[in-house]
Amino acid sequence: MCQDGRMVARTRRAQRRTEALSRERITEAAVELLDASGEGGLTFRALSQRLATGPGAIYWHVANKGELLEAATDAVVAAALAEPAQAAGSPRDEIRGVALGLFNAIAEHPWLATQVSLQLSHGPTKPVPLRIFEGIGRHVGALGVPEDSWFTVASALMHYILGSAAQNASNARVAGSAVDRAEFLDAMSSAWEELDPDDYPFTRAVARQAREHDDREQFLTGIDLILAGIRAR
Amino acid sequence: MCQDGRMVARTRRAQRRTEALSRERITEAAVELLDASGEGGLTFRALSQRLATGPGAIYWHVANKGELLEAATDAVVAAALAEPAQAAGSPRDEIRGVALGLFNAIAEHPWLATQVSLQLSHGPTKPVPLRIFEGIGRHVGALGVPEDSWFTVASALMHYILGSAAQNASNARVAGSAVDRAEFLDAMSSAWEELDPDDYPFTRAVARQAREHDDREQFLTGIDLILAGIRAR
DNA sequence: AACCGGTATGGAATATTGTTCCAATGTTGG
DNA sequence: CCAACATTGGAACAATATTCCATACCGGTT
Repeated sequence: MCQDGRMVARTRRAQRRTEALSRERITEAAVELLDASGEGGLTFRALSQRLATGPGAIYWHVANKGELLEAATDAVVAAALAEPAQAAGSPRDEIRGVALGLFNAIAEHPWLATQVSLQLSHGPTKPVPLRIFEGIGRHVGALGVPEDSWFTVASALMHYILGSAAQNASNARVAGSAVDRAEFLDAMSSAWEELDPDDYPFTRAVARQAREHDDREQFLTGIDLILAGIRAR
Repeated sequence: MCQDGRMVARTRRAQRRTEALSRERITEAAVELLDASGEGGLTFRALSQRLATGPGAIYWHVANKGELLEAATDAVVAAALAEPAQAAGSPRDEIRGVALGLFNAIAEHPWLATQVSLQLSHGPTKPVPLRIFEGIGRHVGALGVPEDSWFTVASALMHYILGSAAQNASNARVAGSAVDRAEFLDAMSSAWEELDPDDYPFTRAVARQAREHDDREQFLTGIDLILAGIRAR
């Protein structure tokens, strides 16, 4: 029976940190960690270390890891949507602005895409989906859409935007530089071309287009497609 | 020095299972577990127990948990897309068929939405995105779209469908019955109505529409919107 | 029949996480 | 100055994915 269990001796007490901990400082550090080390890089231990404290101190400000991710995602998304605040262009441009803001944010923070998708699937009252929905919705009125279609139209736009965002994450993750990106597209296109012709005729057929497409451009084209559909009502 | 370490005695060897393990049996069990206990219910422990074996045996057939999730997702998606195989309707109906197949699959397996989004963000060569892309793309030719737009159009449709899918997960998760669903929508709508009027004017304005909307209908309307946009070219 | 290499199994051990607990400290107001 | 309270940080805990390895089964070859 060698169980000593806790060997007691609640020891030390390094002098306290000078700058107080706060939810803001914590989420800030979390974002930095995510940017630097990717999705799996955010652990309470690494975070503790970076903030020169222990896990317990963090839990005083944040309920759990989910809330931490939520806060980090919200911070980045909020910043991305705030930026332009452009003095009113056409509603089309405004919507494209929101979409591009998100697109760029994901390009800089590849972990964002996964997170946003997750938040979205966690319910429509979470801050992140709300922000995006509102950011888009604000301009659909000006688009000339009849009021009883607002909800449907804004939802459609948001779903498209977030769906695209999720996909383009994979590009962003891999393709830091332009060269990497070319390689990535090449690998993807080649993979598509080697699919079974019976099972994947279409995908094979467009493999070449895929190799040469530009993410951003295609993304915006999609939005125009939806806007055109709205107009065609 | 009480370290005994491994107390040895590699003991027992219960007689082997009768029906052999296989990747199929494993993913099948994984799907059952996910359906029964939700996303967090799938652990190697639980899986081992259900299959009456140890974790090691599972790892012989599956590289890691990610691959397991991937396989489970792929199995369900494949089944969902195979079902109809309807004797050719209009291309519009075909595309709606693919979309609805996914929609229904998610309704039955709430964990699917998150998984599909994840796969999507893991790259365009993963089986699940491929299946969906192909399922949709096959019909865009018949839609009268010029060939050099195939990739863009199919991508737009897919992104919309998967974006919607992710969102509707939250509904599916909560709203098992019709009553639950009504409650859920009510809670959401109320939450929206209590938002800050300055920050969320639009969302507040459509809260009532949101309370009464029908997921499936709205989903299909969105698709029609995109199809209309395509036609308007 | 006895052996043998590769395939498969399953249970114990390990490493790494999220999370809880609590003694110790600062801080604030009486 | 002292007592309540807010905050800290480090150790302990529980749960997990994953690795390791001794074993068993199975096909063919001598």
